[in-house]
Amino acid sequence: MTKPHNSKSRASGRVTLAAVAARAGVATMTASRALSQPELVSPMLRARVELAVEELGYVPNRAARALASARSNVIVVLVPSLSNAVFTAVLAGIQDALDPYGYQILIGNTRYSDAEEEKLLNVYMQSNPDGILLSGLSHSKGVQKMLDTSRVPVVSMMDLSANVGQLSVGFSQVQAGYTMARYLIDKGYKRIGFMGAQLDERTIKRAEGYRKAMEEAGLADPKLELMVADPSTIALGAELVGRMLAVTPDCDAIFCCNDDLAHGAIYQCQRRGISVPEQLAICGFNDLPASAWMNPSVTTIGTPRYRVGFEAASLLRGVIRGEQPPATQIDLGFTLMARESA
Amino acid sequence: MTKPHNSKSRASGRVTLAAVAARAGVATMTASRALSQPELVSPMLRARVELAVEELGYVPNRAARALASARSNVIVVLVPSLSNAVFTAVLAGIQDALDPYGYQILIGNTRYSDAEEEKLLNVYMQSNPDGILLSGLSHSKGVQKMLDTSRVPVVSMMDLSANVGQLSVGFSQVQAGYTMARYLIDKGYKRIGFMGAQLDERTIKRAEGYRKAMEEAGLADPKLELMVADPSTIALGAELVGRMLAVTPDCDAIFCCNDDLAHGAIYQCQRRGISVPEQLAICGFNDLPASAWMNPSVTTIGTPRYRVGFEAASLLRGVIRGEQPPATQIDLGFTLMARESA
DNA sequence: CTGAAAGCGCTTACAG
DNA sequence: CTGAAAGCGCTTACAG
Repeated sequence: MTKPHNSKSRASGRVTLAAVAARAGVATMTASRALSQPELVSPMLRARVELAVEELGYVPNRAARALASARSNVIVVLVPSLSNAVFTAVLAGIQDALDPYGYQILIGNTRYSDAEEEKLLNVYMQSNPDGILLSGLSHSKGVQKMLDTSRVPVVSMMDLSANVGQLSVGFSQVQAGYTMARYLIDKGYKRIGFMGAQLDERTIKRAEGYRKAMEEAGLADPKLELMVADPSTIALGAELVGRMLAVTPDCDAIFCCNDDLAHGAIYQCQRRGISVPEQLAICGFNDLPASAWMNPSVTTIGTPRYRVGFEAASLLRGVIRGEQPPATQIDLGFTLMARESA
Repeated sequence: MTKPHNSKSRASGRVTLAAVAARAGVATMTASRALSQPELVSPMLRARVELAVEELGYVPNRAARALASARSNVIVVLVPSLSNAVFTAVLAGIQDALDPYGYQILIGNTRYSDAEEEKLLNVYMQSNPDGILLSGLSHSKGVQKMLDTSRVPVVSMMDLSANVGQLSVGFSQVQAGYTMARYLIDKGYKRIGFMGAQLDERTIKRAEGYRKAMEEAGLADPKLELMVADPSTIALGAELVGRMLAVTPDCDAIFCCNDDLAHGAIYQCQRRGISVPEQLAICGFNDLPASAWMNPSVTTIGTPRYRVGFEAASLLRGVIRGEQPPATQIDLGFTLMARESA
């Protein structure tokens, strides 16, 4: 009855599929099939296997399955931040899209660093992922090489690629930046500043869109651009608005690269008795929940971050299954939310 | 030179350790040792193996390693939310504590559901985790049973357990709730309401602490408690403050179970022309970044969420390594942040 | 310090 | 519909 326990045994003590099969009186592979492709097994044997699973409390060993089948059912997701609400929404979309299909999602936080991204990917490749979801379009050479040689399907999130071979789901960051600047220009503001932090890919592109609009309107002035590499926080927004006004006191509007900065700038203005938008218009980007509720409410760009995650994951799943992607880039657009602050 | 490719081969095409060994002219297990315990291999062979790894672009197969070694190097983390800044901070602490040690972190989002937690754990147990980090102290019977039978080390986060056998890292939620209520009472407020949402374990305990303080002061009144199961959001805080004032117009202070609710309540008061704290004091819980910057700034309880994650992960790592835990519960405390709103 | 062999717990062709 | 055998890519005692 009991298992032979010679000193050479390396058995883990866990209940194995073989034990389940023995209990059910079938071959191991019949037990395997009963669990993974039940329709191929006769109802009677299937029931016996299921009973044995129940009685023994069998838990499949994922490592063994991955090794034998050469399919890990792992999907790697790399995001630049876990504290940024934008990316937690992206993750929620990914989970909702993938959860029904038994994938194991490996979430890596690159902390906005290309080097960190490469390190993480290097480790995660050991799990032999079936697919990869990346944030942004540009990556280090090491990352490119790993992706090329592994030939694992990849979908890029948040922006749209010009490269036909690169699957991407998001919206045009440049165009969104342009749209917001254009809105301020059309409202009659002349000295429109841009406040950017982190200086990640997306901030750079939003600034690019802003610059284009300003140049078209003949309003461009390098002094109006305030870019710092520090992480975006409310505190930084509060600080930067002070620096902006010190350098260009005639500034009448500020386009913040995201809502955190905008919120901080507005709180700071309130403390200094600068009325928003009368004396200084302020707008943000992303439409975080607080933007609709603050007083003044914040003009910003609504972004489809949850859907970016959901659609990117769905696209990836299709590719993994060998389907032809309906499009190599999926544009989910963005929405200008005109509110009180600008 | 080339590998024989008979039709029966199931080789994945990936570079294996055996290939590395062949290239280096050593046995497979010497190659294995050169990578995992380099100090046991002579410098010369080690160098040859390293060169072969480089030349071949060898990536270890984690599934094979896990299967052969019976150690997965996986740590499972279950949190109730990925959009709540509290838990993203906890995750950051966990990652910082574990990253240097090569663990693979599997993050599960239970969405505040016991059933979902059980489902996730069930799936994650297939990965044969070396340790588990759970949020909260109370779990479903199914979860308890899985943990008991698997005998995998577990550390609970966010609260302190009364059960000696249960490792926990956090602070007393009941006491923190009591402290905040006591603060309001000492300030002279008489009709102090409590607004709770989500009704997770922590909210319930904070309410318990509030109730205890109110009873001690002879101020308790069930009408002052407004509890709803909806997720905590700014919008909900804005709505609930209206409901609270409709039911108890003489309410002079509100203790919100978290900052999101408090922010929403304050924004709503601003819109309705109710001055905070003069007409209505409002305080929150957790000290999110905006609380220090809003106008009025928000009185709240500062919680050591990053440290909870860091210390819980460190404790877990110790236990996995077979160390005797220094204590079965680690109290990280909390801080009352007295500001303008109450 | 180095290696031949066995084994971890599954799944995959293949055959019946 | 069912099964005996081989194999996935590593690591672990054990021996030298």
